[in-house]
Amino acid sequence: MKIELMELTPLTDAGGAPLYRQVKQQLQRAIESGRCRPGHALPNEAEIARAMHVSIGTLRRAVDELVHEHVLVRRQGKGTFVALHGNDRFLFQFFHVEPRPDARFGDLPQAAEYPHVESLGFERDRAGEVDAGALRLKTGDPVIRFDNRLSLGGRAVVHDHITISALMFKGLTEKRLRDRQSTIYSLYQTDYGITVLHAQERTRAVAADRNTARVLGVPMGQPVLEVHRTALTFGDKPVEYRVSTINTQLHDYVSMLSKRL
Amino acid sequence: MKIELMELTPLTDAGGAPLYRQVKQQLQRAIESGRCRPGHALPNEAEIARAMHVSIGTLRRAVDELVHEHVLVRRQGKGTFVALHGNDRFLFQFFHVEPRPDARFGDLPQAAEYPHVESLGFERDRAGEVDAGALRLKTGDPVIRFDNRLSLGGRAVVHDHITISALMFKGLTEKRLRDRQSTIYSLYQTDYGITVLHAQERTRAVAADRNTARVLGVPMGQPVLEVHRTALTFGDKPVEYRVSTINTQLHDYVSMLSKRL
DNA sequence: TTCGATTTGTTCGTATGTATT
DNA sequence: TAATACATACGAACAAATCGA
Repeated sequence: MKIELMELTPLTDAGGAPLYRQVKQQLQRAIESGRCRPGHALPNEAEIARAMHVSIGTLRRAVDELVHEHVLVRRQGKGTFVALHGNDRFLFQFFHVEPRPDARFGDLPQAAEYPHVESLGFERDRAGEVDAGALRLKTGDPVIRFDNRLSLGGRAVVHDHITISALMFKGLTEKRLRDRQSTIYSLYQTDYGITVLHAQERTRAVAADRNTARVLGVPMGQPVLEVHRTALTFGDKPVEYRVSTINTQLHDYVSMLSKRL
Repeated sequence: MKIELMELTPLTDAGGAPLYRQVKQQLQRAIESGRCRPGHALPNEAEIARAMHVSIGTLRRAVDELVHEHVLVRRQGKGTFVALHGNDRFLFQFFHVEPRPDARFGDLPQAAEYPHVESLGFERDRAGEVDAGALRLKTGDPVIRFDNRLSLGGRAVVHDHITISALMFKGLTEKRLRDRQSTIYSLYQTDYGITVLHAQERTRAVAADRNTARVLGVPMGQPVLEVHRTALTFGDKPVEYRVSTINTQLHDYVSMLSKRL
């Protein structure tokens, strides 16, 4: 499937920004607006450059940045595509729980394991103060909440409590959510054209309450990890607010910091 | 201060890698080897390109990647410099504890606060199994261990237990560590030419033991965060193994995930 | 299997703009 | 102002991957 040229030709903007950034914005707008769904191919570089009245080098620089941000993917000999995020790489980009490494094995790579997912609930509700703050809504705006339990090696390890705007995900049903093939973020993208690009997390240690104890099968009061995550799309717009409660008796929550900003 | 040209001219390597990657490797080697210390300026682009017999565009592409990895910094009109990491940006890149946001204030930015640091100990020891695994040493290799307590707003919040290779940090003394002006990573860089580029972390929730209770002033058994961090330099070589114990009653451990790899 | 068309990847070079000193 | 250095923009030529005839 191909994206039409008309959709990105204008390039009226000036504002002092470099040309390649204006081009990048144009491309980004075309993607955000959902006119070109994930997986679709862009026209070839020469064609886009001609249509936008910029040199091919300038276009390539714009595309370079979008590739770096994982918005586009280039494949030599094939073309340039809007990134698809239903793959392993993406799963493990945001799902970061691993079995505790055994000192006897050093830091040998552990076999990556797919979590087993169970749906624990689905309801429509109104945003509270915390939801509103995290999702940039007003208190009382309609939201959808649902709960998942993730298991690794037959053990319940993570309880996710997820809140999203009902307006942003109009028509989402429990069945549709339960029947999804891939990750939740992949569903956001394929069914709603919403691409999760970043996530902010705040982590703390708390004592397991009654509900957590029940869901994860741990004694009440046991220390568990609580991760509050806000997932963001273009323009740092909040998409999802998620509270994950993690049993770290046998697993670790892993992350990789880099000098990026 | 300027870096000599001789130090990076060869460019003998081939191996099928693109030219700009070979150039990048050359530059990286020159920096790793410590021949050019952090803060120093590279020769100007035209000069380097000529010395390496590549076009200026190819050189710029190599430098682009190193800038992206925060190894180099470009300043228009001034030159290109080996990155210095003693600044705020760097501090908060790896120090990620913030006061718990108050729901009443929404997500207003909290005033960034510098932690107050106390030294709690310094000793020379031999690597155990865990140290050896994390630092890629042999058990029994000499190591240095030291402890810090970090306070925010007058409250003890973080206890760091740090282990480094005594061979890599030859001649490091308690006084030198205590008298440092800036962060520990800045000392690694300015005194030993070792630049920390990334860090891997494994986080879990545990109950405060007797020692943690004493150091952080919390009741024994209270859930606290335990972060195991391995700091890495060029070539993912381990530099430091650090276990941070964090009181998350009033603070959060924050991080930002992106779709980078 | 081979070949050719298509598309991105790499390398080169030049000209001009902008920030710094 | 002038010199220096990086930033932006253009475009040409060829290499390498992909795919279908």
